Amino acid sequence: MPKTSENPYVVQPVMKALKVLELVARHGHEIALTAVSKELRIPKTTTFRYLQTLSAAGFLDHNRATDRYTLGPQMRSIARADASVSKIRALARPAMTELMHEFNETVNLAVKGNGTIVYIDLIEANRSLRMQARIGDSHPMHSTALGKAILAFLPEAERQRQLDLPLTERTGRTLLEREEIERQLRQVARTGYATEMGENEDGAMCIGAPILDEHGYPVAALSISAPLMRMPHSLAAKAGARLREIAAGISAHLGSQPAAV
Amino acid sequence: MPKTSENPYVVQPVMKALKVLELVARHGHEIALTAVSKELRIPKTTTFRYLQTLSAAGFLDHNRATDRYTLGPQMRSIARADASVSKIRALARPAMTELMHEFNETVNLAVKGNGTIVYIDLIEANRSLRMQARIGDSHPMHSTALGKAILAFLPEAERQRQLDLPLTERTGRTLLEREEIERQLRQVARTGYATEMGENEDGAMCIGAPILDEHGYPVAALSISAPLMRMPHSLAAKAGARLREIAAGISAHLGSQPAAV
DNA sequence: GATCGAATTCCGCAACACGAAACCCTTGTT
DNA sequence: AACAAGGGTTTCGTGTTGCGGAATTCGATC
Repeated sequence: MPKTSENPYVVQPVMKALKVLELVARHGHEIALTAVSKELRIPKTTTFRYLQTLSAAGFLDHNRATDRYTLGPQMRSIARADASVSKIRALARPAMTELMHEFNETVNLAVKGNGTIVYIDLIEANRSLRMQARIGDSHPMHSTALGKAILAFLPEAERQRQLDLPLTERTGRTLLEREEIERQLRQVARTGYATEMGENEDGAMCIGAPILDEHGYPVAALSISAPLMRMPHSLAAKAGARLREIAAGISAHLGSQPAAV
Repeated sequence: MPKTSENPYVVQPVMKALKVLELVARHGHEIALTAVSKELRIPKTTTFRYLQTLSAAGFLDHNRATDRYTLGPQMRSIARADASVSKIRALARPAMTELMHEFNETVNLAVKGNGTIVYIDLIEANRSLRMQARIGDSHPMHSTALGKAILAFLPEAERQRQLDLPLTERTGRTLLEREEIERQLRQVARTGYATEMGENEDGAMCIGAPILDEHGYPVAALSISAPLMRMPHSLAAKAGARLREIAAGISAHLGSQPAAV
């Protein structure tokens, strides 16, 4: 292959396999090895290997009966996850701006990752003190208000699995006792919002409320973070109530029943 | 890498690149090279190459400002296309069954591919004569009623580009003259359905009507195919009218305005 | 301006992806 | 029922090219 003066860092097997993936995906329905091979002018053996690899990774689906390939679950799942995140971000943005103005503190939006939370949006209060998170950052579940809000609304089995993982100590105040954490989570489930005081970052605190999807599953959480000194108990309670209210509004837009908690 | 006794046909670079793709996609927002590298335990250089390749293919998006990666347009586009095809198939199925019973002939559903049409569903009449298409097959646009129905409703520029491609001769009756084809397409645009007589397969004919999306773009077409001998002109006209009606109904479900034709 | 972390680039090596051909199915044909 | 044909799998020897450590550049931050 002459390989045009393209990016020298392109790994050819990967590139060609992606072409195969694209062809199969765009085909609209099952397609056979030979057809892919002919269409892309890639030798049968090589095409075969790519189709196997793509199927093994779940990006394609291999129908053993007809020996043909279709788009796999992995692609659909990723697409769904992405659409869901985009939707949450779009829904949350106006409410976040509102919250930021109301309390003049930074407002964060995070989704549940695998054992962590990932910040997908944040609106900073333009006060002098710099805050901690950046979009794309991951933080542990158990040391953040965002994570605790999510943990409290997770199905029992998944919450247990989550807490079985080693709990990292972020600061001297990070909760590490299983009992203590579970007690707090029950509290969070009752009040509808979570609080964290210097457990993730020294001198900083955070209040978070969960965003639930149509199955009542906590897919994301909304939070307000501030220096400890600027957030007395009374204000924190007020912020918690507002967050719970606003998060519930977003949940409703995702199809969640505002029903029993 | 120990490589468990997995499928021996798995191409490692491809597999590892897919893992990178998945990680970035599921992350929910921009993620940097080093983070991916650490998370997946793949050396920085290699990870870099995969990220470059995935971005070059459009599966990821490289934000040059922050030097971070997100899900790219290719993934979203594929997902959208897939969802659209699934939707069309689901919407069309009941109508297809109905049509099949009404005329006791095979009913076909195809989407527009790149220069071809691809059968995505068909319901066979259980008559003795075997029909020609199978799900997943591609046929030329200009020699099928399905393709002509789509061509007639394509934006002018794209139709011209389409007809500039070499036109394959499927049978002695296949239309090859540009003038003749364009005359027929204008006719199709007026009547709302296309007819093909032995132009794609000797002894077989087909009648097709386009399915339009919310932009009025012909994404698919519905057709009835039969042996030439079984479909006299009068019946064909009746079938054309029914197809037009049913296809319009499906188009309406896709958000197409039933307005001007 | 100095320092640090992160992203690129370089380079030599050998792992491993490649593809021709052989093999083995299943499907349709006479 | 045997045969042919087409498509999928497997084998195997070759040399391409992907790999990753280390050096370098880039761009923040103090």
